[in-house]
Amino acid sequence: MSRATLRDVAKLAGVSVATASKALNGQPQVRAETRERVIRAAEQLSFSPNTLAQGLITQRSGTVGLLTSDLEGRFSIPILMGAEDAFGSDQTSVFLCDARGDTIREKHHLRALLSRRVDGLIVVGARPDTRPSLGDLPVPVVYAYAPSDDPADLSLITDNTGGGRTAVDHLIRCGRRRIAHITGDPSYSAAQDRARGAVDRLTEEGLTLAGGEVWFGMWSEAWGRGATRMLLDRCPEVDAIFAGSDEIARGVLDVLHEERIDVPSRVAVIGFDNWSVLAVNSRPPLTTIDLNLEHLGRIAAQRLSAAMDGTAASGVETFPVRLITRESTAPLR
Amino acid sequence: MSRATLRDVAKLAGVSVATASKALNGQPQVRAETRERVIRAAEQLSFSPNTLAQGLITQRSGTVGLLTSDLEGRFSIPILMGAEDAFGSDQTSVFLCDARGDTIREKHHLRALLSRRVDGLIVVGARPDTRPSLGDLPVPVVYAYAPSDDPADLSLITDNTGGGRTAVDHLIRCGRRRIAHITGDPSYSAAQDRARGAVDRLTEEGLTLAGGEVWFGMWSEAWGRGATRMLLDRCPEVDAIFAGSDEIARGVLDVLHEERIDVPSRVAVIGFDNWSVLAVNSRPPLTTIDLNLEHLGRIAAQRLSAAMDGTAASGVETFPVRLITRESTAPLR
DNA sequence: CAGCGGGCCGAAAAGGTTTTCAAGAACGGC
DNA sequence: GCCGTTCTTGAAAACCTTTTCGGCCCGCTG
Repeated sequence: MSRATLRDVAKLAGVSVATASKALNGQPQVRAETRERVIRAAEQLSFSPNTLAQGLITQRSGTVGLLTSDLEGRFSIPILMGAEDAFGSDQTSVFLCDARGDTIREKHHLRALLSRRVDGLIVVGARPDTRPSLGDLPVPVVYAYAPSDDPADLSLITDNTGGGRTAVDHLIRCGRRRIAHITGDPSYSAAQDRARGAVDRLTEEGLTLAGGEVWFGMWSEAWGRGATRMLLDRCPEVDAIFAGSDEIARGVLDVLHEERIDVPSRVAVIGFDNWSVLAVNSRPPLTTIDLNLEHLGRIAAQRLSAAMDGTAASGVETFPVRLITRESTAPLR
Repeated sequence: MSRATLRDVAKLAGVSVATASKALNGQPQVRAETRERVIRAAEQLSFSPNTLAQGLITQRSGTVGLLTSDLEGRFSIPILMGAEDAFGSDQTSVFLCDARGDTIREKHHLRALLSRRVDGLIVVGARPDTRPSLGDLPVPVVYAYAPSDDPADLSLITDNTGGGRTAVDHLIRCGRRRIAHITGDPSYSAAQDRARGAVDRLTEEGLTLAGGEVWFGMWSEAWGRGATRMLLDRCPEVDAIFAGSDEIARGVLDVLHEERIDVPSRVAVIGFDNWSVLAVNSRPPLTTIDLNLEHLGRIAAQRLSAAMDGTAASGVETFPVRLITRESTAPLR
C-alpha cells in the first residue's frame, strides 16, 4: 500500500498526470468534477506524494537538521521539542543528529545533512558557552543555547545574567538581606553570568553577598551540601541562598533540613533550571528559574523559517527567563 | 557552495555524467586515470551528491522515522541515542517525531514520514504497557519499550519481571530476609511485573514480603517517603527495601536518614531505572537496576535494518536488565 | 459567419542521479 | 588482414512530481 504513484492515480481517474497533479494541489485550472474524480482515485489508492520527487523540483526538501552536541543533557530536549513543534509536521520534518560533543562527528553529520539537502540547520550546544561557528554554509543556520563565535551568525541564548538578577530580586522582595550564592563550575560562562546578575542586583540594594563571595564549585548535590555546611559555619545568620542549579539547591535543602533550619521561614532557597524531577519533589518544592528553553526552540524554528524565506538575521538575541515560585521561598514577615 | 551537480563535475572533468557517477561510486568499469580526474573535479567543486535524487532512483531514502510518544520522558532518549548510534550517520539519518501521546498527532506524523519515503520506523512508547499497533505499513516497523498489541509486529521490551527478580536476588545475597517493596502506579504493567519478579524470587527462598504486601502508590519521592513511614511503623524490623523507581528510592532514603536508620548497614535500599541524577547524587549513592535502554535502541536499529533487507521478524523480544551496585546495599555481616 | 477569448486538459521539460546497453577503440590470435 | 575480446566511455531511460505552454472546444461578439 501507499506505493501508488501519481501515474496510477491519473490512470484510474482517466486523466493525465499533469491534471492529476493540479487537481490534488488545488490548482484552479481544472474542472470541479474532474478534481473530484482524481481525489477519489487518490484516496482509493491511498496515494501519498513522493516528497523526494517534490523536493527535487521545488528545490526545497522540507527538512531541517537539528545538530545537538549532547542529547542526554536535559537542555537540548526542550529546545528540540519547541523547534519540532514550531515546524508543523506537515510542512517540515527534522533530522536529529547527536554529535556527542565530538567535532569530527559533527563534521560528519553536517556533510550528511547537506547532502540530504536540508533547508536549514539548528545547532544546539551542550553548555551555554560560545562555540565555534560552522562557517559559511549553503543553508541558513541558527545557533541556540550556545552562541556562535562569529557575530555574522544568528545566535539565540538565555539571559543568565537576568536570571541571576531575577533570583536575587525575588529574595530581596521576600525581605531577605543576607543572601548567599552557591553555584557550579566557574569555567561555565553561565555560572559567571548568573553570579554577576546576582551581585549587580545586590549592589543596587546596597547589599553584599552573605559569606563574602560567590561559592563556585561543581554542579552537584554533593557540592551543594558541602558548601552549605561551610556557609552555615562561616555565616550562620544567612537568610537566603541562591543556588546556581536545582541539583545544588537539593543539596542545600538537604543540609538545612538536617540542621533543622526551616525553609522558607528562616532561610529561603531558590534554584535554577526548573528541572522538574528535582524541583517539584524536593522538600519543600523549590522556587526556581525556568530557562524557557522550549520557547527558545520555537523562536529558533521561526528565525530559521524566516531565513529560509530570505530574511536572515545575525547577532545574538537574548531571551528572558522566568521565575517559578514554589514553597522554598516566602516573605520573611 | 556545495550546490554543484554531477553535471558540473562531469563537465569540469571532461567526461559524461554517466562516467562521473561511476567514477565516484567506485564502479570498476572506468580507467584509473579518468577516475582520478573526476574525483579531483568533485573535490574542487566540493560536490556532494543530492540524496533526494539518489533516493528517487534506488527506492531507498536512507532515512528512518523515530516516532516517540513522550520525548521529555527520560526513556525515549537513551533508546533514541542507541538507535541513532547504530545507524552510522553516513548511511541512515533519522527523522524525529514526538506525538506527545496524542493519537491523531501520531497519525499525522506517520503520514508525513511515509510520504518522505522513510525506509523503516521505530516506535517508542511512553510507558512500557502494550500499545495499539500501527497496522500494516509499506515499511518495516520495530516497536521498542512499549510492545505492540499485534503479535505479527516485532516488539523489543525490557525484562521488568527479571528486574524485580534481580533486585531481590541481590538483597538476598546481601543476607537480607525482611524485604519490602514500595513501588508506583499499579496500573503500569511495569509495576506489576517488577513486583511479580520480586515476589517470585522471595518465594523461591521461602520468604514473603516484609509489610505483608506490595506497596503500590505513585512514581514520586513523596510516595516513597510516605510509604516508608508507614512501613517502618508497621514493620520496624525491615532490613531491605526494594523501590520500584529511583524517585521512590530517594524518598525512601530521605525518611531513613531522617529516622537515623543507617543505609546500608541496617536497611539496604535498591532502586530501579538508574536515573543518574537521582541515583548518583543520593546519600548514599543508590544501587539500582539499569534498563539498558541504549542497548535496546541499538538492537531496534539492527532489527530494522535486517527487516529492510528482507529478513523481518515478529513477536516480542525481551532484553535483560543490569544490576548497578553502589553504596546503598551491602552484605549484612 | 469569422474571430476571439476563456475554460479545461495533456505533452513535455525539468530536477539530479543511477544503470543499462551500445558503440568505439585497442589488441591478440588465427 | 579479419574476427572476436576486452576495456572504456557515453547516450538514454528511469525514478516521481511540478509547471509551462500549446491545443482543443465552446460560446460569445461583432
